[in-house]
Amino acid sequence: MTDETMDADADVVAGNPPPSARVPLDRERIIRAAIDHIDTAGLPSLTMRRLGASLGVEAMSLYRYVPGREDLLDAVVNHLINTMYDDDDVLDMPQDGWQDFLQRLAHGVRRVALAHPKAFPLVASRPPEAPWLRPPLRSLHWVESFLAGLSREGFSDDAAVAAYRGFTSFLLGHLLLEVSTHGADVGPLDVLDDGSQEPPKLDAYPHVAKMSGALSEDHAAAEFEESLENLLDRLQLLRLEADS
Amino acid sequence: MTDETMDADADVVAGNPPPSARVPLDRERIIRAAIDHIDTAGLPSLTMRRLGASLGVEAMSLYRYVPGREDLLDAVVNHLINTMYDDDDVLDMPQDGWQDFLQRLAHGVRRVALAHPKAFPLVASRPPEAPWLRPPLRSLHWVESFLAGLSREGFSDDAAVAAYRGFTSFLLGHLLLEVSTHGADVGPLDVLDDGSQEPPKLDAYPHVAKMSGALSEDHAAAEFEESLENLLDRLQLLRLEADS
DNA sequence: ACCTGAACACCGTTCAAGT
DNA sequence: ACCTGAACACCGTTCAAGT
Repeated sequence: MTDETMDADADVVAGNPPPSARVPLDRERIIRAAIDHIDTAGLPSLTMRRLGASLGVEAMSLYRYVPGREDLLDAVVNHLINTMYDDDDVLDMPQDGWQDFLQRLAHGVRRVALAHPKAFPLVASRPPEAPWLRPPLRSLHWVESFLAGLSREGFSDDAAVAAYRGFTSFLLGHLLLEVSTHGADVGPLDVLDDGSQEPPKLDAYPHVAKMSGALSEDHAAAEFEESLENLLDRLQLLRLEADS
Repeated sequence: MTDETMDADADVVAGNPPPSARVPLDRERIIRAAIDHIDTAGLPSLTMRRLGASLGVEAMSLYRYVPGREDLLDAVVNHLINTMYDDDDVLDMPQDGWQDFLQRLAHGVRRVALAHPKAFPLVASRPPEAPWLRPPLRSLHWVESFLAGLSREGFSDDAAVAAYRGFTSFLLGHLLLEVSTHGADVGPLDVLDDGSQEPPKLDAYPHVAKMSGALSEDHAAAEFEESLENLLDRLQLLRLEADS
């Protein structure tokens, strides 16, 4: 046992990569780095070359673990949605009724969206694998959970599917808009923000001008809650209807 | 419908500018060509160089009329929304009550979305100029129309603004999902579609499998109508409430 | 086994130069 | 006045070659 190997062991114990033999890349680490990069620098700035650099590696190395940039973005979307596996507030099946079940699911998705405002539009806009895999619930796992849960709770097949449609378009509309105000796409990074955001001239738009105060208030959380309640009320009616 | 090699001859036959003195480019023509390109080839394939080529010109010429690619995409979004100026079914102010007014507006936006399924996601995902310019109603003109119309029909300022929020997130959720099934983003063009779309294995997802029939049915139009009715009912309640 | 250098085809954009 | 050639910096991706 040489001094060299002991040093390496110490690094390993500390969880750091040994300097002599760098810890190899892996898919998971690449995907996480991609999400980090999008969160901080925005999607348009995510480049294979820059992503490689942030991992201390040349861009070409990434292709050993990821087929290409498009597939990487798909993987990012999957990863974000699968984040909800680790969310103890999101259940895999109803425990206190389907309303509670859907409420937990909705808030779980919202938490992901708010945690990654710059990445969430990807979840909304990537072309789905199947036409019925509707964003933002675009994982077979969660769709299965949704349908199984509602079936168990007395929804007919048609009602469960209709509920799935309503639920997804509710989530997509609300969260995309909520997130787009919090931190948008950020195309080319805008510099020299001298404090004044330079709003458009409102002279020709008197109502917009008069209501600009109300328009700027942020009631996103309350609106989400309220619309969700309304949706659940509608689904309740659906549940009671006979199959068509 | 455009055969590039024939363009010059076609122009002559149509009595358009003679080939010797080519008609100069203009912003409008560039934007239209961009929309055409996106409609037929998808957004990712829209390139300054290709767009130039489709107009019989080198890419650099475009910069005389458009500051850059990002601004061009903004202009495309504007153009699409302004399309509704020419839609006689969309009114600039209420004539048969606010419900009819909003219904016409909603259907107008839906018509634009369905006419340009590959471009509509742009309307949804471009960062808005102001946080209260919510997609897909992202033009001051239409927001002013919306608020003025509802004011005239007895909505308080707060109620009109709340209605605006509900209306936009309804439109965004529904139309984005409807459009995404009709013709999605189309990242890298997929070739060799040998007929089988290769659906994911559903063995582990029994409910998805059992309901795959119902999941594949397209009730988009009916759902849009129904959700819109429900939204209008909610807005009706809003209209009757006192200002908070 | 894992990473890289060099190369290819393609981007957006600028600018001096052509007509 | 309008367009282009040439150039720059930067992409994604491949592959033979290095260690």
